[in-house]
Amino acid sequence: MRHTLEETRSAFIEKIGLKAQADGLPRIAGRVLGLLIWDGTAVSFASLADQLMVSRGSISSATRILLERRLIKRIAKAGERQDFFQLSDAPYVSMMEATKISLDNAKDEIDATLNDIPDAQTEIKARVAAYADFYGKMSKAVDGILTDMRS
Amino acid sequence: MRHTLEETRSAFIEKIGLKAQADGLPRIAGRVLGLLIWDGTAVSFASLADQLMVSRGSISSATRILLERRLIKRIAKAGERQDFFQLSDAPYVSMMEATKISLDNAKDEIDATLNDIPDAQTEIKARVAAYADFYGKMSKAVDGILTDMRS
DNA sequence: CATATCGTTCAATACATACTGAACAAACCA
DNA sequence: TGGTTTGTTCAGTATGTATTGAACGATATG
Repeated sequence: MRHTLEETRSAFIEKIGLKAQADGLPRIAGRVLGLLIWDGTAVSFASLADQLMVSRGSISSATRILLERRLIKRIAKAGERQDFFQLSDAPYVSMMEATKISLDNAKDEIDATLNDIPDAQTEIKARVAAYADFYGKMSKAVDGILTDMRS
Repeated sequence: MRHTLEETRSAFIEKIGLKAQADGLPRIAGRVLGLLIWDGTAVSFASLADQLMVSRGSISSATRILLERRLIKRIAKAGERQDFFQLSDAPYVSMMEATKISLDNAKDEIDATLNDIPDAQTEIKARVAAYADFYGKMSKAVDGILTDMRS
């Protein structure tokens, strides 16, 4: 084997961090997600800050974002004062749902513009409508996947 | 009508600017794209800088990015020294292609990690594979739309 | 009760990068 | 040929936001 498992784990965590950044999320949020995908188990708040070598404030912020998106869940352990976090049960469904909401919002905004264009402006309207349709098609496709995953 | 056509146009251009920003593109690139979607005609380099009230350097950079993504085309006009730019013929196909390429890249990176995980690590491997599958499904869906659009 | 530990908040900082504008080369013009 | 106009480049600046770390309230512990 070229790399140790530990090296592969670190590389994976960093990859997800970069991907999160590309998606407009804080990099640390992506690294937390990557760590929890890899480990699968419940990891303590302090352990996250320790392993990722970032401040507790960053962990607080990152976990809040991931919780909002339903990508992770907060867990209480008996006899433990710390919070624990674990990958949620259906993280990829949640990702798709977030993607769909984002696409729908984009379409809604363009549709709003469309409503402001007088019918006489047929060509402008056609071009803007084609743009809205782009998001509509994407949203529909994502919705199809979601339906499949749930069945 | 609540807004003049000109106001609707400006609002649309700004919307696309913000959307570009959310997609990791420079805001000005989005505004150029929005303007060209709206107008449909060939617009000169100087006119873009003038209308959007930005530097020529920014127009140079924005148009380069949009040209690379095949969202717009550069046009030469007889007797005109300036460059002109116009919305490309199939801009939304190009958008989908860019989306697909991005999804495929993400999947490839995760697959690379997957190959580094020993088979004995069944659970880790399953979680990472599920993540790769997320991108695989999305890519396949986008590809389906592309096939439809081309037929 | 006093002390310790926990997660959150927020002002200050670090950081990445979009944008500007001057310098430049190339192409055109007089 | 000298002077304009054109688009590009790139060093410097501006801008947005991620991250830190100290202060804080809440809660457990002894």
